[in-house]
Amino acid sequence: MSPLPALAAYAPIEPRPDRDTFSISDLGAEFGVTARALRFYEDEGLIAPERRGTQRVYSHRDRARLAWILRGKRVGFSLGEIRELLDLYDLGDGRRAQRAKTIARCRDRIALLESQKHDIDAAIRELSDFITHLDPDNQKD
Amino acid sequence: MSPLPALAAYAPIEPRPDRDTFSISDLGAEFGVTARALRFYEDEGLIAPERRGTQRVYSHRDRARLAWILRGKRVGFSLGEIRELLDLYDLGDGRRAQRAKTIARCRDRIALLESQKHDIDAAIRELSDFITHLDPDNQKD
DNA sequence: CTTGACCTTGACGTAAACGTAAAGTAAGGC
DNA sequence: GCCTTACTTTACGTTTACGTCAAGGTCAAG
Repeated sequence: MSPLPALAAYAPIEPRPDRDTFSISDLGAEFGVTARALRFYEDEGLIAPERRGTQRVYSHRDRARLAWILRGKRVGFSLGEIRELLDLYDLGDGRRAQRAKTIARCRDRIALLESQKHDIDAAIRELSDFITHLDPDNQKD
Repeated sequence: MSPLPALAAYAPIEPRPDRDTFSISDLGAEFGVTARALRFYEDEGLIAPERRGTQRVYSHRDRARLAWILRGKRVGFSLGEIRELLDLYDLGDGRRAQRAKTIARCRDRIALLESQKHDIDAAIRELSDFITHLDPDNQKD
């Protein structure tokens, strides 16, 4: 598992009906990642923006994928795992046998996330307890 | 690196009253990590087991610290961040001014964990939605 | 035409978190 | 005394996820 960014701002993806396409720096600015990172994701097969000549042109779908990628990272997935999940999405209209596998893997993923939530809750409890221990009066919740 | 003062363990971890100390492979086996990893954590100043001659002898407190480290990792903290948190714990009996800082950093950490939980919930929702999309009948929850 | 902003592709560098030999030590069993 | 097993250190290797130049293409504004 790779280290998470220090400041993981939780931002639900907002629609952008005002625009049709996005440049690499548009998305970089919006999501707080560098152009280098976006090109890296492309090299790794996570996004595949169109090209106008040589320049990358990102669609709404690309933007949604990026949001998925970044949330996946915040949740602790590696880029490889994120690619797998995205591939599952793209496979959504596949044959029935494939779909069964896909569903199973999704369920596994969900179970893993649930257990991560338990870990997080435990960590929060311990930190809260520790605060109480440090200063029994200065409580906030 | 840091003095590692004696402070009660805060991790709610399975007690082992049957034993007094643990070897490196004991803990490795129990927590599913390699001896290499444990030595690495020591190099990084996360644990500091006693020595009987040259061999490492882990106490219950060391064991609790290890549990903390591993949960921290599962939750996405880097070893550096985990060391900071452990240092906060060890600083618990410090001066009032230090404690205020410690409390503040704990609160920050908690806020970050909460936002991670939001991310996880969002990921779970999307995976569940995707399953529904794949197979509207085969629902489990 | 030139400047500047923005984009491109390599290619090399880096930090984290260990893995993996290689070789030595210390204790217990036969 | 020798073997085995568990432990030790030193040191270089590896993977992931980018950062950081270097060297240049493109296009609108002035």
